Parts: sequence; C-alpha cells; structure tokens
Amino acid sequence: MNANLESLASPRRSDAVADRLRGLILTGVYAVGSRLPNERDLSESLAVNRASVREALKRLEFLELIEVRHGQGSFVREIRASSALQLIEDLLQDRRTITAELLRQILEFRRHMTVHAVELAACNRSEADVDRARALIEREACDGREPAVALEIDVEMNALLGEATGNLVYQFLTNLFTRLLRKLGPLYYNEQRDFARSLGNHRELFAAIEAGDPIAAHRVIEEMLDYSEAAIMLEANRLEAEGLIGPAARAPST
Amino acid sequence: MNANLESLASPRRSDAVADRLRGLILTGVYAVGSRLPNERDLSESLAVNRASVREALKRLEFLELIEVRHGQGSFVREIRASSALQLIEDLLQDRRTITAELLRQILEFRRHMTVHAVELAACNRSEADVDRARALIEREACDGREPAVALEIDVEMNALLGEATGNLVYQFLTNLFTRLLRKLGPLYYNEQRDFARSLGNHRELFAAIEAGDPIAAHRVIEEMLDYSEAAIMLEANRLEAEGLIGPAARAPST
DNA sequence: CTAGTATAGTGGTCGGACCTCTGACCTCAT
DNA sequence: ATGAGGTCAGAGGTCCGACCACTATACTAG
Repeated sequence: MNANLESLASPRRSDAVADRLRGLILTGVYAVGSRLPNERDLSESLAVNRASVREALKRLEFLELIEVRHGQGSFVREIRASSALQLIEDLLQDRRTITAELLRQILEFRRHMTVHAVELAACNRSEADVDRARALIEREACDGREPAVALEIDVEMNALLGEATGNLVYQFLTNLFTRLLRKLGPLYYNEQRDFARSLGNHRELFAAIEAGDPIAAHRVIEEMLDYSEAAIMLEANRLEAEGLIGPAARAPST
Repeated sequence: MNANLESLASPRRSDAVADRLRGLILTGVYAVGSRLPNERDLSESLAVNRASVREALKRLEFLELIEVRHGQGSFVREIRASSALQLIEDLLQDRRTITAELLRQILEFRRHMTVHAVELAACNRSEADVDRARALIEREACDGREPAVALEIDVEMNALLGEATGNLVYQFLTNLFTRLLRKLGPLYYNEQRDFARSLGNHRELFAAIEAGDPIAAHRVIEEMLDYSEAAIMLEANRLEAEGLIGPAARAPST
C-alpha cells in the first residue's frame, strides 16, 4: 500500500479520495450502517483539503453508497438499496468485488436488454444509422484483424445500436455497457479472437436491422451473446478459481 | 406556483444550484456544446459561494450532463451521450421536459425489465420473500382502498420484487422505478382506482411467484402492465394536448 | 516563419472561519 | 420523579480569499 501512488492515481484529488473511500466501503472495511470518520478527520488523514473530501462524499452520495445527514455524519448504505446502475462499473473496478456470480447477473441483464435493443433498432433505425453501420463494417473488413481496432469498432457499433433504438432509456443503458466494453474489452480482445466470425455476425445483424426484421436480428444477437457470454464466463470462472478475483483476491503473480 | 414551498424544498445550496442549472440545461437555455459561465461568475450571479457551485457542477458531471475541463470550463454534453439512467428521474421533474413520447419510451423499457424481473423472481425467490409478500397482500386486503396505503403497498411490492430476482442489476433498476413510483404515484392513485382488480392481480402474481411458475407470472404481469400503461398514457396524452406538459408547458390554470 | 515564451482565464486546492442542525446532557419548575 | 426548556459538543453546510495547475492564445526572439 503506497500512499504516494494513490494520491497520484487520479488527476483530481476528489476523485482519488472517492475511489479510495469507495473501495473501503465496497470491500466492507466500513460496514453497512456504520458512520464514516467526520470530514475534518478524513481530510487530515488523507492529507487533502476538506473541500476535496466533501466533493468525494458527494459523489458517493450520488452513487447512493452513503447517506449524509446534516449534524450527524455520513453513513454507509446497503448497496442493494441503491438505484445507481453505474455502480456496476465501480464494482468491476476492484478485483475483490468482481465475482463470477456478479458477472453472470450483469450478463443476464445485458442479454435481455440487448435483445430488445436490437429488435427496437430493427424497427426504428434511420437511414443515417444504416449508413454509419455500413461504414463501420467496411472498416472492420479492412482492419478488423487488429484487436485494438476490433474493440473500437465493437464499441462504436454498440453506441450506434443505442441510438438506433430511438428510445432514450435504451440509449443510456447501451452507453453504460459501451463504456464497460471500452474499459474491460482489452482483457479479451486478443490475437486468438475469431475475426471472421465477428465480421460475419456483424454483417448478419446489420442485414437484419437494415431490412427491418426484428426476428432475424433477435436470432443473430442471441448467437453473438451466446458466444460472448461463454467466453467471459469461462475466463471469469478461471480467474475466480485461481483466486485472482473475488472477496479474497490477491495480486497476480505476473 | 408557491415560492415558499420551493425555497424549503432543498435544504442544501448545492442541490438548489444543481437543480437550477439542470433545468437550464435540459430546457436548452444552455445549448449542447456551449460553455457554462465560469464558476466565479456563477457563484456571483446565484449569490452562493463558489464551493457550492462546484459541488453542484460535480453532480451535473456525475449525471453526465456537463463535461468539466480543467483550464477551459464546463461544457454542456449531449444528453443522449449520458449513461446515467437516473436522468429519467430528472427529466420527469420539470413539466417542460416531460413528453408523452418520453413516457412511452420509459414504459417500453419498464415493461421488458419488469417482465423479466418477475420471471427471475419466480425462479429465485426465497421463503423470506414469499412471507413478506404475503404480509403485504394481507395488508392490502384490509386497508388497500385508501389510495395512500395502496401506493405504499405497490411501492413495497416493487422493491420486494427487485430483491426476489436475486440479480443485483435488476434490483438497482427496480429501486429506480420504485422511487419514481413513490414520487409520481400520488398523481394517479385516486379514489377511482380499481381496488379489487389491483388486489386480484397481486394475488395472482404472488401465487405464480410462490409456485415458481415464470410463465404464469409473465402472463399476470403483462396484464397488469397493460392496465397501468394505458392509464398513464391516457393521462399523459391529455396533459400534452392541454399544453400542461411538453416543451412549451405552462402552469396549470387552477 | 518557426519555436519558444509570457499571459490571461479557467478549473483545482487550500486553510480557516463561521453557521446550522442534531442529539445528549443538564437544569429546574412542576 | 418527571417533563419542558436550555446548554453544549460535534457533525455537516457555507463562506471567504488566496494560491496552484492547466489550457489556449498572443507575443516575442531567433
């Protein structure tokens, strides 16, 4: 535990403080229902100004991880009582709060959300959406063998899917998963990736959406999700078995 | 409306400032891509300290309504680029940002999310969940004719549904909709409500979930959603036609 | 004309003062 | 004893004014 590294981790002090406190809360160091140290003590022990601590606490309050009560203090809330979906992003940020079961739950939701999103996209996509998707797929056909490019294209495709639904709620959700993909993607976009399969799936999905055929789109996306989920869960189970993720995770041996 | 009530609404300055700026952004007074006044000017024109302005801006940044760039300023983001689902709560807070179309989109998502949630609940509910639901329904049978009680029971039922899914993501989502229900429910929980129908539906849904029968649960919840959505959209279309909600909404005549 | 440098404007941090709210304790008249 | 009211400590909320760090721009020297 090097305090220097942590303080340099994030350009903004308040973000660094928020990350630190978030970790302490999510890993149970600060138990549910307990009171955090007061702002003055926190600012002293973290060696930052109280304003930075306050901004950090604000962020945790926004995530509904804590409840700040005037005159009393800040209290740790039950995470399951939160309504901040972005929390899953935070949970995936610490090795100790990632579990295979959590991933399974996230993927379970993603599946249903994505299936419905592509159906909506097939019904509501605009001509502009179609053109953009076509350009993306052409680019994939050219440079898609490069993992970094493939990831970037998947990210763009995901974002485009959200827009094409014509539903703001689905757009928010796909935006969230797009960000997760961008952040976690590098973990499994490697040279072993099946480039031809991915390109083929994209083309099929595109064709279905362009044709306005939600049934076909549904069929294709299910196949894509089967493949994606299997790959992720395989890796997750392996990591958990090796103790690299989960409540008692230790650093990788490198 | 009543200025006194508003001034008491937000005990915290930073929240009041955030609400004000949020309104200005969502109604387009501050256009997408434009730069907000700098923090010093904002604090002067709003007659609050710069720290309060900063905390407000932080909140808007969490909601991904603005992007704060060190050395440059704060810029309004495209709302559709956000991934903060809680934004729908903010959108429903200002008469001018509520539209029948937005409600339709929200209900479209709620339907699919809820259907899947009850299916999961039917598969994963614990005995404790069953007991709590049974108690709720008994209470509804007794006092459910009172609109305030009926709303409270629906709220509890909704929260319970989220827990019963056994999926953290669905729990976050149901928590969000539970909060929306609690806030907006009073609008259409009135004496005209069909008490017997509601109680009957709850009993059917409960029976299906207790029996672990996702198919039956699916059927019941669809019926409930049909009814609920029809009522909401009828009201929404009426309000929009009368110009009480929507981009050019005016205060009700009363 | 280019490269490097001042500078102004913006957000980021600081510290230290004071206000307001809450809960616990204390006092005192009943 | 008991309850109403006052007092006080400790918590978050707000304020002020100063300074630091980053960015874009304009300017200057080569």
